[in-house]
Amino acid sequence: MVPDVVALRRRFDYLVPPQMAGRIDVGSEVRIVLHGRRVRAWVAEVDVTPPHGVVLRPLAAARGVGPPPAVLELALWAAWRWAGSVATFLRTASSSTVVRELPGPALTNPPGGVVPAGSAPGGVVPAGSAPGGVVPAGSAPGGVVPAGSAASVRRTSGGIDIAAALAGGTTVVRLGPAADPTDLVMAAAARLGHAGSGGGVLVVVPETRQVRAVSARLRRAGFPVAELPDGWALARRGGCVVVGTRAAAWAPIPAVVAAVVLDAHEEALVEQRSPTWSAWAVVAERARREGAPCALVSPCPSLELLAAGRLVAPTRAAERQAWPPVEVIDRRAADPRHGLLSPRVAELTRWATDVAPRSDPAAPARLVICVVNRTGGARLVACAACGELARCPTCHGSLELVDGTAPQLACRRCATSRPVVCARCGSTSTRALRLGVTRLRRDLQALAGGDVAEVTGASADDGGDPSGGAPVVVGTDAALRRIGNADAVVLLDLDTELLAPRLRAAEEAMALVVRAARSVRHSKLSSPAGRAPGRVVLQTRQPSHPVVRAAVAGDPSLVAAAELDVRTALRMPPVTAVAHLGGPGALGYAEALSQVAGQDVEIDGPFAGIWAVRAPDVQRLCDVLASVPRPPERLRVEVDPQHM
DNA sequence: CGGACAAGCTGA
DNA sequence: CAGCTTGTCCGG
Repeated sequence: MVPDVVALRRRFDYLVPPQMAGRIDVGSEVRIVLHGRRVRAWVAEVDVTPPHGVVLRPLAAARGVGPPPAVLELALWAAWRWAGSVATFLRTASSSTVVRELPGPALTNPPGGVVPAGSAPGGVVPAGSAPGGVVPAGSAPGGVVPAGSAASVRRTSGGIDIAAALAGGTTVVRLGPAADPTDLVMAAAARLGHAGSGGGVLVVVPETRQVRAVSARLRRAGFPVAELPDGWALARRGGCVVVGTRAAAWAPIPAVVAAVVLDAHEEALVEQRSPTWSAWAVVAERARREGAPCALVSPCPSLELLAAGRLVAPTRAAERQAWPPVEVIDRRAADPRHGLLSPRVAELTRWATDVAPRSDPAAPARLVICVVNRTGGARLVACAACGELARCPTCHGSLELVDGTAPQLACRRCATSRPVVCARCGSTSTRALRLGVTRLRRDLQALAGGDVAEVTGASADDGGDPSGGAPVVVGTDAALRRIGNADAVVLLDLDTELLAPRLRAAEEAMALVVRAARSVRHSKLSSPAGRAPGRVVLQTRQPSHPVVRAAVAGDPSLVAAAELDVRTALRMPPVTAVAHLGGPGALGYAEALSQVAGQDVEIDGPFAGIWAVRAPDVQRLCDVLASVPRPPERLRVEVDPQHM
């Protein structure tokens, strides 16, 4: 048994009472009495020989159906790979409600749904729907499915050879931001026909709204679909395509016959809480164990992804076509008084505002989205008289200028605020240095002269258009995830992203550019006649930065090449493998590690209470971490840390 | 983790 | 010394 006790990394043997015998198998959920209390546990093994001299207790109860044996094995691997407890992975892999028995085969086919035999239907993308766009879930299955393509090499809309992408093993499929991966998903789904009744196809996406969109398309094409987490029991029975977010990497499919991860570069696929597992890495390992093909799809694969499989990329011309036009505003020559709102930004927003609905009711509404990844007013404020920065007297952090009935200087950390008075010279006039979305909205409104909407992660998300029909939107990254079909997306302050003091800053900035590219109208989609394709506008003082060059060229390999040089020079992942240790137990654990580690494993620290363990590769790193018993104090181990 | 049990502390 | 808190141990 694996008890559902995170801090307890041991397994225990129990007797199966005869009346439970039929319901107990590897993966089953049971209840056991452990040290005087009843806890949930999973069956890790049956027919074991207990250690000598141990008196076995009987199982307290058979609770329900658990993850299939393959997932239990996967959880044991993941516990090694991310230095976590098996129980946390099995919790993720288990149903949130008790499943007493699985649905019968009769329930698996949706009304009118039939698994297409042999080949997948081609081109099922409804014209005009943007990739990642929301398709209403549960729409009628009567939709027209175009006839399958008879071409000898089937390609996705982005020009990928689908057979090569699903030929076996792990592939990293690079597709431009506007390219639609639906054909690839359909081809993977068609492998359902190749499997026995327990076979299932796994599709993992970063966001819930993509789950609804992808599963709706699969249903329209006639495939039986289980959406996680609700469709757990259906997924457990097999014979369907399972679609879900990060946790779906642990979908209870008895046997995976094909797997696809969309937007595999997205950070949402990495669990932030310890153990910090990555969904694409779990899916790839799972497919590898079962001999199933696994396609990791991304417009901008990270170095870690590129190291995970062989690259399948379209021709240069095809990939370029799936990138929007990218315009660079070089801020080096800019008038500093303009701040982030350069003359070009003013021009774009005025252009969007200019189409007054009353002047021509038939004129299409224009939309320009300005993005800066900071909320609030001015996040950094200086005294206009003496230049002193406004800082918190308690924590010395920067104070933010917030507009209310009366303007105040507020500290985000201490949640305190004080009047707008310079601590050095007493002046009450300020200069805003680092503007947030709220303040930019006000400034843009004055500049553009029209309606400007503010959209951040905190804005209400009812699935509708959060711009409220405004021609100009200013917002954070969240605006890009919610609004599409824009004429232009302006990344006002790309330099903050490019220069962020993080190892993956360039890759994260590239991911932001990809989201911007997804939010503009693509020329290939059915845009109204006479309308130019939308563009991405990058404001930067580093026009020759690899991210900027890659965006302009529509060639993300430029970022990968530059990043690989940096990682090699710094001996950072994926050239090496790193784990961070934190918490009160980290010191003792780090010391114990240095006792057993050889020359090839370095332990540095502490830096801000965190130790870094570096090994030549993941295998060696995880073996070393697993070889040292965990200290009794709390210890957080983060293998493959996202931020360093 | 969290229950069991022992040892330690307090006040009448 | 009952009644309570705090600490340590360990699970089949």
